[in-house]
Amino acid sequence: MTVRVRFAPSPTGYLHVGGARSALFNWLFARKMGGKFLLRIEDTDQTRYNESALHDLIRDLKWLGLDWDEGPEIGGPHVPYYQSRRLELYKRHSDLLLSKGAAYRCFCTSERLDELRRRQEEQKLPPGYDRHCRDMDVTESDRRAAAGEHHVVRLKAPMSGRTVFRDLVRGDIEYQNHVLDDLVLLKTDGFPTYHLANVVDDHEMEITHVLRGDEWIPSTPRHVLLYEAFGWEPPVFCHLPVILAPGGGKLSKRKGAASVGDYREKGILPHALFNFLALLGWSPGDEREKMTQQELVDSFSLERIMPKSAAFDETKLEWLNGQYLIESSVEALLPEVRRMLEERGLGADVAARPEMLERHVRLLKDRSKRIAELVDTGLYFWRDPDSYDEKAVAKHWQPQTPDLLRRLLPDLETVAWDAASLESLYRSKVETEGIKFAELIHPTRLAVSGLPFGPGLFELLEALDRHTVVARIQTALGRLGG
RNA sequence: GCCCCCAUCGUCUAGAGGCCUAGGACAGCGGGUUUUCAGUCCGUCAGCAGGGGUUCGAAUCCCCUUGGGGGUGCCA
Repeated sequence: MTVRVRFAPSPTGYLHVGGARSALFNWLFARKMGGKFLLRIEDTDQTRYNESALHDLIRDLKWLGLDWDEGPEIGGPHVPYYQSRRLELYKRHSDLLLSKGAAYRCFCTSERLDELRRRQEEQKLPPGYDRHCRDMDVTESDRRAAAGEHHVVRLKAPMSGRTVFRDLVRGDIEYQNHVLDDLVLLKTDGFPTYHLANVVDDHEMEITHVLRGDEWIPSTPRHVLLYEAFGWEPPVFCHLPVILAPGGGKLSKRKGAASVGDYREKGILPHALFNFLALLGWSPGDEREKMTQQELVDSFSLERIMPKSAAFDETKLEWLNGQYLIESSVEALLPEVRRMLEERGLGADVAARPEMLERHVRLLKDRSKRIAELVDTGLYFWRDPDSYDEKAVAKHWQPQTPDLLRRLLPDLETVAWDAASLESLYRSKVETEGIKFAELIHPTRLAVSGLPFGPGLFELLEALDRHTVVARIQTALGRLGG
C-alpha cells in the first residue's frame, strides 16, 4: 500500500513554526516511504478566510524546501484541493448520515446554546450539547428543514461504551463515549465543520496516515466515530508534540518570532530551519545534529517521534544557521543579502558596486549567525560610520593615537593596496614607532568601521578602497579629537 | 470543574531492566589562539520531578502525588 499523507492548513494567518513542523514531518515520511504528500487547504471558515494568507503559506512552504505531489497549483486526481470548492461533497455525505439515522438536524439557536453553556459552567457541569434535538421526530425535522428553518446537522454519537484509537507515538488512547457530545457536521451556512470535511476528504483522498498536531487528540475519538458512522476504515493516527516558546508556554510573537516568514527576515537559511525543525521532537537516534535534507529523509521514522512537547530554542537555531552560513557559498547568499541591503535603503549603492557586495558577504559570512546580522554588522562596507563604539573608543583611542594615525596617513596614500602590503606596512610602522601592534590596529578598525570587531583588518582595508580608508581616518581624527 | 496527553542537564536529545560512575549538542563558565570578537579551538559545570511498588538488579515496568501542556466552539 502506498503511503499518502497530507498537510491541511487553514489559511487564516502566517505559517507558524508548529504548522511548518507538521508539514515537514508529513513530507519526510512521504519521501522516506516513497509515498505521496498532498497539500489541502481547509478554508471552511468563512469568517476567518484571508486571501494573502494562502499566498504566504504556499510561498513559505516552498521556501522551506517542501514540495507536494497533489494540491494547489499542481492539481491531482482529487481536485479541487480547496475545501471551499468541495461543499457539495460534504453536503452529500451529511445527507447520507441523515438518511442512515446516524446524524440529525439540530434547530437550537446559538442563543440557546450560549445559555446552556453558561448554565453548565455555573453548575460546574461538563460542558456540551444537551442533545435537545436528537430525538426529534424525523417528519417534523424534515418539515422544518423544508420550511427553510435554520439548522445544523449533528452526529448522533453513542452515549455509552468507549472509543479507543491507536496513536503511533503514544499507544492506545481511550475515551468514554459519554464525555463526547454530538458534534456539528454541517453549519447553518451550509459549510462543513473541520471535522466533517477533514474526515470526508481524508477518506476520499485515500490518506493512510494522519500526522498532525497534538491539539487534535481530543477530536480524534469523534473522528473515529464519524468514520464508523460512514462505515470507513480510519487512517493511522500520529499526533505530533506541540512546540513551546523558549521559556515554556505557547509560542507567540511576544516570545520571539513564531512564523516561518519572521525567521526568513531574520536571515535564517531554509535548510537550517528545516534541519532544526526536523530535530524538534524527533531524532535520528545517533549524535548527528547537522543533517542534510537527504540524510533526514533516509533516517526518518515515525517510531522515533517523541511524545514530549519541545521548546523552540532560538539560540541553537542560530548556531545551526551559523554552521550553514559557513558551509554556504558566497554566491548563494548574494541575492538575499542584496535584498536586505535594498530594504535598508542601499539599493543604488549595491547596484553600482557589485564587487563590494561580494566582499561584504565573503568577509562576514563565516562569523555571522544570521544573514540579517551579516548585513547589519557590515554596513560600513557601504557608508561611513555615523558613530564610534563607545567602549572601544575608551579603550583604544589613546592620547597618542591621533599623532600615530597622522604619521600613518602618508604611507596609506602610497602603499600598494592589498592585504599583504598593508600588513607589512603596519608591521614596519609598529617597528619604527616602537609601539605595540594593537595600538595601531584597533584605532584603524575603529576609525574605518566604528566597531570593535569584524573581519581581519587588512582584508577589510583592502576591501574598502584607499580613498575611503584615508577619508574615514581623517573624519575620525576630527570627530574623536586629536 | 471535567476529559486527554506528557515528564532525563537551563534547552534539544541518546537511553527498549544489567553495557549508566547517564552519552552528545546548544547555551553558561574557564582557558588557549588570532590585530579585534559577537570568530575559532580545548576544557568544565549541570539532569533521571517526588513517593511507593515489581525485580537479584529500574532512568527504563506498574501505581500515586506534583508539575507542565492540550481540549472542552456552528475555529481549525
